[in-house]
Amino acid sequence: MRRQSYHHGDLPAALLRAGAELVEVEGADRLSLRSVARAAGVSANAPYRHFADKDDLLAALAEHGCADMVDRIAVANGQTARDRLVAVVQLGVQFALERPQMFRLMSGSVCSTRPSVRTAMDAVQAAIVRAVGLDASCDIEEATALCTGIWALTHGLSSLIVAGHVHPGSGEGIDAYVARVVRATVEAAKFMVIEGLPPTNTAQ
Amino acid sequence: MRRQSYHHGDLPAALLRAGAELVEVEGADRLSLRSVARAAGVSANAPYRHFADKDDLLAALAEHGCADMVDRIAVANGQTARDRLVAVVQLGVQFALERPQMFRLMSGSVCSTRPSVRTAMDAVQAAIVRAVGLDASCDIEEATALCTGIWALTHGLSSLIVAGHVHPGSGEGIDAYVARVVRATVEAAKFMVIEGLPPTNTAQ
DNA sequence: TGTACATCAGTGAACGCGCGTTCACTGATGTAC
DNA sequence: TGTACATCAGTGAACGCGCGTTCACTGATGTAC
Repeated sequence: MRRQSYHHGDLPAALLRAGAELVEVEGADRLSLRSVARAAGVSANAPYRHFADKDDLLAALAEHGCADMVDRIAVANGQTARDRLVAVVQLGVQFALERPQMFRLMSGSVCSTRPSVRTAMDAVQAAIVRAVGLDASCDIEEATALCTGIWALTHGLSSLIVAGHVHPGSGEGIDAYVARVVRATVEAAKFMVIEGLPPTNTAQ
Repeated sequence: MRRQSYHHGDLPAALLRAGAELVEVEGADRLSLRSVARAAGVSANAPYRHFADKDDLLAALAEHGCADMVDRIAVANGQTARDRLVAVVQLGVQFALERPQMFRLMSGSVCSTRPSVRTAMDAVQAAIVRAVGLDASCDIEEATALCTGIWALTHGLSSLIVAGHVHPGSGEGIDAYVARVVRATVEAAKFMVIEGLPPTNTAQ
């Protein structure tokens, strides 16, 4: 039943699949075009029929990564805005933990320059805004700023957790930890002297 | 007056200086040991007298980067905790904008594995905790979580700004933009339905 | 103070490697008539 | 339906490159007596 189609069948897809796997194994930095071709079972230069060069392949990989992230974030749900906001960060961190090297690739320089990847990244931001869902009743500028903050929080927390610089308490799951950090951050006003009153560590 | 000392004088320091400069020029990924040696004016293998291998040099560079960041964050100041917290993120983002590739190196994998760099990174976290200064009167666990959030926010916002995924509004400076995002995030409770009340975009 | 020796920080040449990319090619597929 | 031809997706060999690292070495520096 295997489709014995034209030559390889669908080499572009096969290269992207192999590339996505290899990126996790070798790291985004050390990924080589040759190894991707090897993994897809074709000669070293076959990819050049479908991708202009190595960066082009990397960009395509990053785009798929962004699409994956958008799909995951779209699932975020919750009664309150706070719940949804926590869910967004949890889902983002989950992505980063499952695909750490893809996450690194998406944070890398390929993604700043290529317009197609920038567009894909913008879609991530849009997905976050949609998932948090603040548009209706809030100051639009402040809501946008908050969503940028949530994105940054997602990004940063993912980075720090993946790198092992921060981690859940003993016996605490990742999701619970993330929820705790996000809540403490967005509710900082609740337990912190915000304005007017004397700060805790200033001599004055 | 130039010290005509033993051979080079202080090659380790010269290599670190050259390395720090080259990292910004070539990018942390593409930095080669040979180019650092070249820039320091010594032969390709001279660095091996002082660093075990390339990773060892990269680790040392990252440690210096962390120390720089600690110094910068230590300067954070403000009457209220909120001001200090905003200042920390501003200083962190400034660092990332001035030394984007060093920032990338510090977010990279060299820094997860080497104990010396992990220690240097822990110092960054400690510097943030110190600068925010919440210890005295707050729930210690929630204060720690908030500081982790601030670190993540710093990290993530830096990443997104450096990559060009987010940016200040027209006519708005970086510091003002960062302040706006951080405030919107830590004061989310202020203008957002936090609990109990119906969310904005849920059918229910 | 002089001298013999150990140490140490450099040099220059060389290694093997895997890489990205190009070249000329081949043979399968699609298509016009 | 058959045929001639264009297109297209692969192959295999080769290129030049810069890399990390090793080797045997040299000559400056430090030190014990």
